Amino acid sequence: MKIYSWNVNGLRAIMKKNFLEFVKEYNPDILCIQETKLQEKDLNDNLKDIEGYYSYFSFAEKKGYSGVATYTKNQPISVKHGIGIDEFDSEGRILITEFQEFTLLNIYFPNGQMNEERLDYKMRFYDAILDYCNKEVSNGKKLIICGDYNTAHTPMDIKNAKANEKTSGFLPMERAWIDKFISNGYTDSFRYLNPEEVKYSWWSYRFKARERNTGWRIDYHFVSNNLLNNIKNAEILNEVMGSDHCPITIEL
DNA sequence: CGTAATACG
Repeated sequence: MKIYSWNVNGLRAIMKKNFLEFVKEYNPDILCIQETKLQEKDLNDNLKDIEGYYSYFSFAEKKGYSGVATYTKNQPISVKHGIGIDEFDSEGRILITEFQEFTLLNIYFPNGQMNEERLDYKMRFYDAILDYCNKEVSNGKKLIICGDYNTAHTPMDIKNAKANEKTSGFLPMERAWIDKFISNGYTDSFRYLNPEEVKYSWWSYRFKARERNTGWRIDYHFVSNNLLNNIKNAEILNEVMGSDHCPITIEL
C-alpha cells in the first residue's frame, strides 16, 4: 500500500501539466493533495473523477486559496473535513479519512511568513493538530499525518540553515514543535528510514532554486509510533516536476 | 517566479 502526498500549488494548473500522467505512472493507492486552490463551485468531473479513485475535498472560504484533496482507491470508513475547531477548519487545510488499518490526516499546515498573526495561527494550528492526534491515539487509532508542514526540521533538511534561522519555516520555535511532536510519539518516516540522506521536497520558484537545489524538506509522512513496524519504505520523488514541491511517498 | 485573483506563498 503506497500513500503519496504532494503540494501541487493549484490543482487546475497541474491538471493542464502532467498530473494525470503522474497518477497513471506511479499508481498510488492513496494520493493526498495540498493547495488545490479551488472552491466547491470550481469542481468539475475532470477534477473529481480520476478513474479508479474516490475523491474528497476540503475548501477554504477564501477563493483560490489553500484547499486539500484525497484520492483513494479504497473507500474510507469515514471522512472528516476538519478537527472540529472552526478557526482551523475554515481554511480547508484538513481532510481526515479513516480506513480499517489506519486513519490518514492530509494537512496543509499554515505558512507563517506573511506576518506575526499568521505565525501565531500556524503555531496554534500545530498544537491543535497534536491534541487531536493524541486523542485519536489514546482511543487506539493508528495515524498517518502527511502533507506540507511548512517547516524544515533540522539543518539537514534545508540548504541554507544559517541564513534562514530568522525565516518562518526554519524558526527555532517551529522546529521545536516538530521535536515536541516526535516526543509525543510520532515519527518522520523518511528520516527514520534514511537517517543520513539529504533530500528536499520544496524549492522556491525564484532564483533558479530547483536547478541549484537550494531546497527545504517541509513535506512529511509522520506516523504514530504504533504504526512504526508497518513502514516498508519512504521516498521523496525529486524527479517529478509540475509544482514548487515534489511528491513524497510512504509504503506500508 | 507561479497560481489564481489583484493575495499569497
